Amino acid sequence: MANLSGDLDTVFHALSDPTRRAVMRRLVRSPASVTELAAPFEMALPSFLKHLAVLEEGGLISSTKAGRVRRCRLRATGLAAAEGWLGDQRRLWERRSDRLAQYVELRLTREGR
Amino acid sequence: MANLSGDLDTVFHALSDPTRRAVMRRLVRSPASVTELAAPFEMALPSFLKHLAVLEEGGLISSTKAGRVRRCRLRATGLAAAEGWLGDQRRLWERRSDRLAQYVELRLTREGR
DNA sequence: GGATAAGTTAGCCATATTGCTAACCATATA
DNA sequence: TATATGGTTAGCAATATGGCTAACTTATCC
Repeated sequence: MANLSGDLDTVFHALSDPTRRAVMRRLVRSPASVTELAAPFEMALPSFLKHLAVLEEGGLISSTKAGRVRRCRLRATGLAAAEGWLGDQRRLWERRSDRLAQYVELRLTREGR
Repeated sequence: MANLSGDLDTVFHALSDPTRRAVMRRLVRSPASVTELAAPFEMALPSFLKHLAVLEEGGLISSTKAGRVRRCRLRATGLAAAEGWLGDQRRLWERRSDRLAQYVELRLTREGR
């Protein structure tokens, strides 16, 4: 059963492979068929298909079949989930840094008296 | 040999596990020792240590040992690398959407004449 | 010095991941 | 209808991952 919600485990796992990231960079420009996507890689097609499955599992791409050709397109939701989590952490971290900076400044000011 | 540069493979891999993301969320607030970090998890300590190693490998945390206690702190570089890549893709994707929207608008306008 | 606390190392096991080949649909095309 | 094209399925092998226990080192505390 495919994980359409694209939870963080599967999203980040999908992004942890260079082949899969390359596919993402390709699809960011336009949708493409499986063989078009596979062309740049030396890999056998069944191996490549597994990568596509992992991307789809992570909600990073979606695909539909018309006739005998399957067309893949990028899904923004997966990217958004990952970027959202990272952004949250960074903002929390920056806020902490600000607090620390304020605290240090306060200490220095008091010591300066 | 540790991967201090935090390339995307190791960064995303490190983030693909809930235990490791929980450690990140904890460290975003303040540095902490290994046992402090391990406390919320049922896992045996050696297992937990492997997770810390993966995070450090990905350049997401760093640690130093003082006496017998190892203190871990968050490293922003790993987060920045991951967020940077994701942001790039999203921007490219949005730009494509804009182009597409412009194109569609253009077509509609011409058809409207 | 002896006990305790904080990590660490080594090694084992089960499962997941990533690659392959071979064989097999299903749909276009000649 | 025969053949090629695009994709899929099944199954194998090597390696990686994520968990464990047992044993060990190195501080720190009494």
